[in-house]
Amino acid sequence: MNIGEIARRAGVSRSTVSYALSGNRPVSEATRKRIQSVIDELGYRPNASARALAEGRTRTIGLVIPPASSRLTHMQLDFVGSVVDAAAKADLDVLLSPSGGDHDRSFERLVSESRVDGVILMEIRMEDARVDRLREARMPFVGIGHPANDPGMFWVDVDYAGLIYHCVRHLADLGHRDIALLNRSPELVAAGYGPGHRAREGFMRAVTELGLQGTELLCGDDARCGQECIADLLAGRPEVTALATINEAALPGVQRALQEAGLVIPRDFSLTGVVASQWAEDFRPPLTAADMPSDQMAAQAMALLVEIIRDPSMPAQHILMSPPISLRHSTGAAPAGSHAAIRPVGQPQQPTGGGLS
Amino acid sequence: MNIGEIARRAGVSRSTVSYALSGNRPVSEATRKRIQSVIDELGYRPNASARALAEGRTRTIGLVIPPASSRLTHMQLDFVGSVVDAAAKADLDVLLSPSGGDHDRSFERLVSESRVDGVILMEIRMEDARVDRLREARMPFVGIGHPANDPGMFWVDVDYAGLIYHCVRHLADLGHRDIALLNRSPELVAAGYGPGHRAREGFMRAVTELGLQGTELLCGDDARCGQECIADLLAGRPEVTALATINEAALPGVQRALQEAGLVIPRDFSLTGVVASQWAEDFRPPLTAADMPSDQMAAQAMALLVEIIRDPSMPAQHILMSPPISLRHSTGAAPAGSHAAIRPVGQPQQPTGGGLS
DNA sequence: ACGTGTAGTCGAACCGGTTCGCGCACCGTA
DNA sequence: TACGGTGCGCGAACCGGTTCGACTACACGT
Repeated sequence: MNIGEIARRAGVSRSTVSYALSGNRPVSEATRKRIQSVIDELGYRPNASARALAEGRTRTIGLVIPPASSRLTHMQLDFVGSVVDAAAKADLDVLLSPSGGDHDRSFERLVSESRVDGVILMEIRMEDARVDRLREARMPFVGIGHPANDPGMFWVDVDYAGLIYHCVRHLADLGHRDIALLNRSPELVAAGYGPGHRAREGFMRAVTELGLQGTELLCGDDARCGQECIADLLAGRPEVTALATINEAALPGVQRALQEAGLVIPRDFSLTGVVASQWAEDFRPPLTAADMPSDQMAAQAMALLVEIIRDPSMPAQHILMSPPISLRHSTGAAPAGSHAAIRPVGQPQQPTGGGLS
Repeated sequence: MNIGEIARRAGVSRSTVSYALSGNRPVSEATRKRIQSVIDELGYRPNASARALAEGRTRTIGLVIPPASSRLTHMQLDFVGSVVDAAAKADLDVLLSPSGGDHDRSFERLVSESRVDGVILMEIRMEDARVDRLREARMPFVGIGHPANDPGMFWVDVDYAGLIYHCVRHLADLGHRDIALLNRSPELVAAGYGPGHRAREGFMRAVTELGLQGTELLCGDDARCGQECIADLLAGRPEVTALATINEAALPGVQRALQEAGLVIPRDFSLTGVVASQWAEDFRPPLTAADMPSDQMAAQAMALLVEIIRDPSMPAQHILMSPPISLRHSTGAAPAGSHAAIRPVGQPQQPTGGGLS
């Protein structure tokens, strides 16, 4: 079932079969048909390893994901699906590699054993050793997210700073003066997680420019943490009337905490942020939020990667996406007086993240 | 940077380098060290395609997932992560392939181009053409889930029928007499989705054996559908006091619907089912449920696959997992009288799924 | 009739590894 | 000293494709 067998049965040489299949040289209609019928009969498919070895490319790309231990968020998972789809459209296969933790052998295989033609690197940190490693190995790659300084690196990212800035601005326009940011977990941000830092940056800029009161909450990525965080916030800073979030996994907890405090969205409390549209629409009421465009990000990253693979000398390119904020029903005018008065009084506590200014 | 270059610099033949690396023949300590130092200096790693071609195996396995269009559930995503982890532990790489929809080229590449040594096939349907295709191509594979008839096929599955049976039994023990099953979407079940059919089967058996009143709801996989489904149920069949579910994505909606109806879990309504533990614990109150053991399933499937690859003539093996039901706080004694009386009365509607008996 | 060009095909080399068979040097033993 | 065994290394063949250079046959223009 190899190319030699096909050649033998069709009464031609191996090279002719190869040319008939690839079209890289003209082959007469008669022999092409003869070869094709033999192939159809035997169900022959060329061996991928042999082809990769001869061509010097694998028609496979690597997708480096964070290790499963640090649970993937829905946003990330959406993205993985989108990448696989985009790759399938380009007739490429996807090799999955967790990195970090104890799985670095897998990453090392990816970069140095010519297993893939290029790499999409998720979850770039502000300082990221993997970027250096890929560049050293001259492996074409596109980052999802970008490090603090990026000399000539290709990446696609979402403009968290700008989006959170706009979210806060939107809240301020509605009259909110005391606003919180629900950031990701303290560990993640401390580890240099880009979106966390950039969301904070946009938040601070907005707060400063607009003369607001701002509180940042660092909150674990699950409903329980979200509930605790918001409960603490409402107890410690009852003046807060609105929240911007980049932590969608905490949303169910946010909802519960607000509910238990007797607050109705958006009458008593406004909520917005950067959230995968699926989650935004599943929320009650549906969230006014910037929809994460994971399909487009994946498609853009893939297109970029294909270009770099074709021409490795291409000048670097960055794509900073800024999806529009979809107006749904979770933000409204600030309540006339602080709702602190009408809430059952608990003893005030310091919110988890500490104040900002 | 190939094995010939290493050999040249170390002053030995290519075969000696190969043997030094693989250990397949003895090499003197002195030459081994010399070779190793050259390798370290140049950072040499053998080319994966060439090795695969020569050895006749790729050290890669394929993971066939449902296409991204039909959104992956958290359970499935957990499983993907677990598979990648298990593969990394065995020094195997994972090639991701969506199947179904218009991505069948990707699946075809997987089975017939010798890209992988074996396949893990997710989301097996009761009748599944991919199973036949894999068998025809003599590709070692392990199914997650199993088809209706499985002549000599390897698979790992969760005993949905048994688990749902036990859930219902548990509810019956608490005094519930009128119980609903929250199944997956009508389309999925109609397409022969195994867990849907087997959950139904276990539910019917329990209902019949225990002389209960049973209602099956077919419900889309998101919060909105969950909310509608339960709202309809409460309106049309107010006698129902407990629910077993295999549709975790609908849970947030279930919660909202119960809440809006003024029902408190578990005082007025009991909830249980088969749910990834993360979701079960995120729920308020935490769900009494059978935890999906995705880590163990992945590890088992991987172990099985490795064995089949080593010895393709192995007799078939099935693993039906039956994780224990974790008692948390979402089930309780049936309310004394039906809570229908104390609920605000809406006009009765037919529940989405229709009655069972 | 004779170069010239071109379409179609073949053989051989090559991609970068692994493995088999063989030869050489060295050992202990008869 | 001759001999069989063993440890170590070499060269060549092979895995299954792709591609390059060359060769043949035929059509064309002069």
